[in-house]
Amino acid sequence: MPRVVRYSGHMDAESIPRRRTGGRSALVLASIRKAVEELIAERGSDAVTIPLVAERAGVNHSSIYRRWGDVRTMINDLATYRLDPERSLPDSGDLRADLTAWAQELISHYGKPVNASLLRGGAAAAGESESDCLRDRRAEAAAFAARPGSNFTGDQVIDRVVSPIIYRVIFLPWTLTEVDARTYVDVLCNQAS
Amino acid sequence: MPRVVRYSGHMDAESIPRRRTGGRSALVLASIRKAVEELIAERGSDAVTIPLVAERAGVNHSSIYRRWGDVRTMINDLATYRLDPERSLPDSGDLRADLTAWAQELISHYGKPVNASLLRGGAAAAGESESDCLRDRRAEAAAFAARPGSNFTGDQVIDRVVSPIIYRVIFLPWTLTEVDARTYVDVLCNQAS
DNA sequence: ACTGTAACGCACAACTCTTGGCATTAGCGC
DNA sequence: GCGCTAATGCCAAGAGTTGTGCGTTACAGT
Repeated sequence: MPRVVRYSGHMDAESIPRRRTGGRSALVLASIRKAVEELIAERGSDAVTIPLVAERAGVNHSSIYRRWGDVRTMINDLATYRLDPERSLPDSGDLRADLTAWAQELISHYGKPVNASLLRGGAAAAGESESDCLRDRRAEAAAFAARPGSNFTGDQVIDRVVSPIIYRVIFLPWTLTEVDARTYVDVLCNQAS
Repeated sequence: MPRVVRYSGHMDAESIPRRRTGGRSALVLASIRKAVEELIAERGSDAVTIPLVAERAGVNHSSIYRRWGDVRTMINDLATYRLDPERSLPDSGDLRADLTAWAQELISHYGKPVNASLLRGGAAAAGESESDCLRDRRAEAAAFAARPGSNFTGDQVIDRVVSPIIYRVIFLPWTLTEVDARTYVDVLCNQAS
């Protein structure tokens, strides 16, 4: 049972204890992040242990334990490259082009080993509540389906575009470079109904 | 670096050393499988460790280490052989009907919570080698694509039929009853090319 | 610059997982 | 049955992990 201190590493004005976010602390955080991403890319998330990260980052392992408590929490917190839910979606007026751009964004995002690894971790923890790590993706899919000129539903965006990408990210990540976002979007938009 | 003995628990005629697949060994395998499935369902695949499985299964932990070498391999192996790879695929002569029946088989298989949990565990352990728990599913998809009258590839079967099912099993299991295998197969078979 | 204390490094301790040797049990082919 | 040996159990050593107390460093606010 780790006594987690859990903080995210960025300014948080309303927190009671004044965090130290610059100087050495920032350097430590940066080198830890770098080490984690390298290790995940090199050997997979299974091989990421706190002593290993600490050694590569040139940081004492106890600092890491005190910050996050365990590997899982650390990786989840460090995945700051996760897609910002507040980012703006492509909106050029051309629905098909926008969808394609969005799909390509997903591919390049989950193409990074860190994000893929995080997704696998999310998959392991999924299945019980609506609130999984792909919830925002589904909301975005629904937003596209609601645009004028759409002849598909949000569910269909998931089935035809998102799920093949996610499947490959999880099970066949090395084939991700081969997939063509346009093909998936075409299948979606060219349907009869 | 585990010295893996990796075997699947069913007969393999051309292997040099004659495996023992019945009696006590079968019982041990069965109780290990039961323990793993229970633990994954109860606490998620992260919490599954070999000593834990051994204790619950009433089996010595060294037996597990000798069989699989590590947790990852064990979960992948158990998840892989949950659906018998030797079972016969639908073959009525009507390719579209056969595909639909196959897809429905997948839905009903992964619709069971035990199998869904195992799949999530397999997802967490996947991503590094060609040999994940859905390998056999891909082989089956390729077999369908190779039949006469097919106008699709194995990859397309994965993208259009398998991946939407797997996505829902992992992330949205409660929507699995709504999905219609026929729709997926229609999308696959009605494509222009 | 000065102060309070968050964050860090170090050392050590406890714990869990991993591996291998050796003896015993029991499946499979004859 | 009988023999061969795969497979398991038991135990103990070792490797790697997680966790904690304490002194030191240095950020942040004044």
